[in-house]
Amino acid sequence: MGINFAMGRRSLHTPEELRSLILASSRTIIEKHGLPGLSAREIARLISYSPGTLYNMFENIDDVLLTLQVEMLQEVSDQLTAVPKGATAREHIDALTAAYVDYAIKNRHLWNMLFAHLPPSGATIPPALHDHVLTISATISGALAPLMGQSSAQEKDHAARALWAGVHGITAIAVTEKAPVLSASNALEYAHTLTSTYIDGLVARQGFAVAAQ
Amino acid sequence: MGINFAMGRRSLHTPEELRSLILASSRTIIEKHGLPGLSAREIARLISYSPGTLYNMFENIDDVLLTLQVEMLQEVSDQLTAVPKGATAREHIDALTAAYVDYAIKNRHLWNMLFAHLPPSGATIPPALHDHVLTISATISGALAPLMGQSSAQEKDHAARALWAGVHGITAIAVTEKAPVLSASNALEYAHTLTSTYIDGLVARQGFAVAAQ
DNA sequence: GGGGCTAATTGAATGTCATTCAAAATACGA
DNA sequence: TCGTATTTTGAATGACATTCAATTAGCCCC
Repeated sequence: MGINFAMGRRSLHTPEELRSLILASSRTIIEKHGLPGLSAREIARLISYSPGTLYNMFENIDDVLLTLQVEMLQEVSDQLTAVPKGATAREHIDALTAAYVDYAIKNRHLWNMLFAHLPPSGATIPPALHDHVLTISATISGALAPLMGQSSAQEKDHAARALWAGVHGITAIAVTEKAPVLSASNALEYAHTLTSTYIDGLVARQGFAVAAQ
Repeated sequence: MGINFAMGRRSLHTPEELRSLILASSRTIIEKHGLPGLSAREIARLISYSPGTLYNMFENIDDVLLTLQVEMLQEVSDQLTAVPKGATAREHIDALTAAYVDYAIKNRHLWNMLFAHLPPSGATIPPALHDHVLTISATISGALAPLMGQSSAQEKDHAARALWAGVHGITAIAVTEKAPVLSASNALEYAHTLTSTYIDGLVARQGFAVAAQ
């Protein structure tokens, strides 16, 4: 019987291939010309299909964007979990930070799209998106935990998320070029300042707590 | 002779009034319906002029947005410099953080627009925008300085910017609702965790440095 | 090998958008 | 009252998202 392999007018691509094609060209367009460069017509041009074809695979352009967001967060999540632990907790955090900042800067426009594009205020955010965010957060928390031996899991998570959001802020400002003194070229430096000082603070507290026992 | 007061078809508004009207209605629209809700036609509707009128006062819609960005950063800068010093450096930083987070959350959509809207890659960013960013950065630096007595001005500025960008990251994530666990309702809590731990780190280093002398 | 079935693909149609600019409207000075 | 300088208009252009009836091509069965 054969797999139901492209029954339409052209058999160039399976539906899954087409989906990937659309996502890939959207990425290309956004990374090259920013979010404003993206249009259904432009995507269609790039993959040599008509604009209407898009709407067989995706609800609308927003749907494409949301899918890209999940894809990106998946990638970041994967890259962070793939980071080796390193000798010390500080090194581990440094490596995680570097991976995060690096991804954001290498995918400047796409990354910015993730935060530029607020979902319309009734829209359902894909659970996968939140899942990936939670995984990222858990990874940071795991790296920070050794420095917070006495704290509860909640405190560790809270501390990890505060730090992670902080690092995110540095990348956000670098990527959007809003501060002349904080750019892609020195973002990692700033991130290191933030994380190392923050860790010093955690360690100092830990010390006090130990001393107080 | 009389001031050149509205010579056109209607004498309802001076050019300056018209400019303010356009900016004010743009703010209203963005805050109510987000950036996608903004259109030249919608602004025109709101101020009861024709769309063409916009283009007498502003180059284009991007120009309106850039102007709003400068306006906002001016406001934030003003509010931060107006924050009273407080008894301790920690309290001062807390107050600054609260003001910053508060502004961002109260002007959610507008604030997000500031970072959503990357200028096209040849555009000249208004110097006023960077000026305000520098003022904000200097304010934080001033508040942090007492905790870093021995450091150079450059080190103080660097440390201040890292922390400020960090606080910004927390507001950014809260405002964009990308992390389910970090929302507008607890952003300030996270910000406090970040700043207080960071300050602990600075103080600890300071202590070591003193001890090493 | 051919006819029908089914699903993929199209592209024209609708309505919206930013932006331009020649024409119209109007206040003021003379 | 007229002419002039200026503001304001709104129709025109071209691009956009999205829809959907019509078209096309692969597959199955004969």
